[in-house]
Amino acid sequence: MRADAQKNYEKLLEVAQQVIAEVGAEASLRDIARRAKVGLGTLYRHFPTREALLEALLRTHFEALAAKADTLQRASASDQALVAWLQEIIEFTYRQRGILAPMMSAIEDESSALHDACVRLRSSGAALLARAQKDQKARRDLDGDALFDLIAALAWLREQPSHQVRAERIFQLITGAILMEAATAS
Amino acid sequence: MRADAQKNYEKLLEVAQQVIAEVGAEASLRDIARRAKVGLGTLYRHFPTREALLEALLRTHFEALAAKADTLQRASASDQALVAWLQEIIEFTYRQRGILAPMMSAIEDESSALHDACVRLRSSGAALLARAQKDQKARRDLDGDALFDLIAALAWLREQPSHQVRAERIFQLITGAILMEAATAS
DNA sequence: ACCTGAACACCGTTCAAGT
DNA sequence: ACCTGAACACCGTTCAAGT
Repeated sequence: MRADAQKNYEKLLEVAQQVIAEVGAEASLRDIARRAKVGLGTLYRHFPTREALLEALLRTHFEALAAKADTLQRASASDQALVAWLQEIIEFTYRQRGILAPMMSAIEDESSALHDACVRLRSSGAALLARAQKDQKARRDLDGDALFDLIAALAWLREQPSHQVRAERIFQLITGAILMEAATAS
Repeated sequence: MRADAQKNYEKLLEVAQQVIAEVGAEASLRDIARRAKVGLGTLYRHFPTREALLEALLRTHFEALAAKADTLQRASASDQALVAWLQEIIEFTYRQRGILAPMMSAIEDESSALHDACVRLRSSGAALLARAQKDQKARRDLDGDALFDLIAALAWLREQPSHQVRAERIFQLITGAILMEAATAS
């Protein structure tokens, strides 16, 4: 990549990070280009779709979550590992308002730039769930897909202002429904 | 209301019904006015906000849901009444794609045209929940607000194409978490 | 190679001008 | 009273023209 292109790329990511933190993932791409002092076409050259921009922006976060799942898988009791990871991923998506809708479409759309990241998250979750199930700590009638749905629902709720005060309670209700009774006694 | 105004009003509702069924609640207002063969200002005169249009469009549905809750309250076992009503409301919102986001903001925003309808739904749910709790059939650590959150989460999930195949399973998981174990034995 | 911004086809919202 | 549509301030996306 040419030096000027590299600079534009980085400036765009930096500004996009800010703008999306301010107004959410539906932020105006025009506005991002403007604030990065870059032509609109330059933004489209580096990031052909909004999903490509989001993916570049969140790549390190996605990787960190996958790594975290591996660590928990080895370091913690299976039920606690699952719950802790759910908490992590929901906190992450909460910090990236508006990321949930694109993630839910991406998981089905193999051409989406976010597809791979979502699939990786889903399989991290599936692995944690599988271990908890083997330990008799989680219901066996769930799979990684169902877990992903539940995460998405919790994460979407978390985005809703009216839900804030009940976030913790609802999280426990759902995780309680995933885990088996015996797990709470440990 | 003048005869021509009345006619425009009805034509707008009719067209809006169609367009929203096709593309969801975020449909272009411009497009609705165009297809109703009415000036854009006329749409704004009759429906000053998108929420006002949605409210007019869904008023009868909202009332039917409240009435259904009353019927179930009297006619069915408390746990079955609650589950049946949850199913109804989720089916309803599913038919009105995109209605969930405005409903979730409306419940907190007293100035929203959808506010009253949402509050009414929430209290219908709260009444059903209260009876089930009195019968020892539902967890006592939930209230109408929490139930509304859970309904919203389920209804939002239902809008997601990737979730379709698991809709029934996740619905049962959540309702199972609301109801107490004894209830499933009845 | 890469950048730029005008151009196009859309929005939501307001409001002067018409009947 | 009510209706109309132009006007304004925005979008996303593409692409000819520039360096």
